Amino acid sequence: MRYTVPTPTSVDELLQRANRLTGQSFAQLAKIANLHMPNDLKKDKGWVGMMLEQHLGASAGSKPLQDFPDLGVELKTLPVDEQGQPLETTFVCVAPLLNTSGLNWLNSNVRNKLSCVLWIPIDGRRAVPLAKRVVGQPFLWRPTNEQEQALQSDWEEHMDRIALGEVESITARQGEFLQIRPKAADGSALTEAVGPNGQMIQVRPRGFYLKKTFTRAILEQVFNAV
DNA sequence: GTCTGATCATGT
DNA sequence: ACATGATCAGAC
Repeated sequence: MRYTVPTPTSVDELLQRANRLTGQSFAQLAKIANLHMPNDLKKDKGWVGMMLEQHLGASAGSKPLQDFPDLGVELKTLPVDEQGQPLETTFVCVAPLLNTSGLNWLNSNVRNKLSCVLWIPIDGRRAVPLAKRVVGQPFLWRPTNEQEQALQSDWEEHMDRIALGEVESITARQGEFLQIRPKAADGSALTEAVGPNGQMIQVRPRGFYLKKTFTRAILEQVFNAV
């Protein structure tokens, strides 16, 4: 029997539900959801995210949509260390490599996903057994004008390179806050892209990720506010 | 293959 | 020590 909760019908309801998860251990939450409790995340990298989706009633699926489309809210876990600092970059979405001419920041998938995020900090310390790690304090976030401008600037820089057939020259060092890195099942996954001379080439699929400096600033903005 | 959910683990 | 590039699992 799968554990399901109804999709929240308001942001308030979602936040109330999320707040109830604060301080609960992964073992407790896995038991409630009838989920197998892995020993670590080596072969279950998305386990915490999937589990929290179930507890919050996120519309499951592999569609490139927000987790709560009716509320316009995206759910993201954020693994942090003992000092509350992000331990990992944050995957946003796949980077489009083909037919990019009609794309702009305003209609981009990155902007859509990041326009309103329910961040859930989670204990990411590898030294702590997964079952004993706990959920942190969730919070709803919308980018400030400054943050959005910075993201737009990075996004446009990346998309210019992709459109110019330079996807293979993009490294994770580019972009101040938004980077592009491989995103694939393994080294054999290939997809089409535009090459240096305008020809079709096969490349590793790429994804947009938020650098830790960006998510660190969000955490500071929220938890160290006056 | 596409997308979702991400973290791993090696190079520097 | 830490970020980059690589990889893991599952739905479709």
